[in-house]
Amino acid sequence: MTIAQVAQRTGLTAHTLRYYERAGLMLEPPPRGDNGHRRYTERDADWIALLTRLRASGMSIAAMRRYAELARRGQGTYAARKELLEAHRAEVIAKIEQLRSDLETVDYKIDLYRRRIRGEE
Amino acid sequence: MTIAQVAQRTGLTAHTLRYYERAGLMLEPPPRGDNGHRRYTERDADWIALLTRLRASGMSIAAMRRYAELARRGQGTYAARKELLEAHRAEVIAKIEQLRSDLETVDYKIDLYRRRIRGEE
DNA sequence: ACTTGACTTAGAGCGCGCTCCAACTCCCAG
DNA sequence: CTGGGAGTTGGAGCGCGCTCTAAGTCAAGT
Repeated sequence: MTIAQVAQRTGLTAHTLRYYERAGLMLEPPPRGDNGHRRYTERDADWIALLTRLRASGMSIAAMRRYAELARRGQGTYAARKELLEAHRAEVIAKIEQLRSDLETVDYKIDLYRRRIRGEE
Repeated sequence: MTIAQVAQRTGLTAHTLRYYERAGLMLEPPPRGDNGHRRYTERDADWIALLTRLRASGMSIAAMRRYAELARRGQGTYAARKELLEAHRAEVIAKIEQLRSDLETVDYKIDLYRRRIRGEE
């Protein structure tokens, strides 16, 4: 797969894919074709897809790099990887709770305006 | 109230409070005491508390400025303010949904590691 | 032979939201 | 009179995550 195809598939830009590689997020730098262009494997694409989910859920580039480093070190790091993801999981859940709580304030305010528009206050 | 007291109460720093003011987020610049120091009113503190909730739920500074501008223009802008908050509300809900969905991937991965650690794969 | 287009690199630039610095004023306690 | 502490200002700086630019290579199409 070319960089453009992976970009298409993952929703990232080619720029971002190169940036992620420089940032140490890949399991290994994708091999190059004769012309020096990156040739992504299916596994690369899957890995990047996972990265986009972690990213979308708020994981920092630095944390993803730590995760990638563990993954590169092989099977011995299952427990560490699990812990990293569990820590992230807790953060995501906390964030969801936070959002829900903030949403209540927004809802309250919306309702207030609704009543004011109807002339009740 | 002094800037330090408001900072204390809202969890923001004095730096950030001045920044918010410069950014046009206040209903009106807080009045000054004889020494030129800001004297926040109770209403200011409440407004800032609302800002922090909007901020925490992901509203941008620019959107908060638009909201503040509407609020400054008075009662005629209730509908516009309501619409702004409703748009934000939709974004927050979408974000919560996104997080929930990403969380599934994280959970799946965690479970995978759990099984690998137990030697099932 | 020439153009087009997809890729390569190193490195610069950007938007956001703070965060801090330097230099200053003011007031109060010792 | 001298610190120390809390505030003031304009403006610089920073960390993050991209995002883009410049200059180049290479392959295919006309």
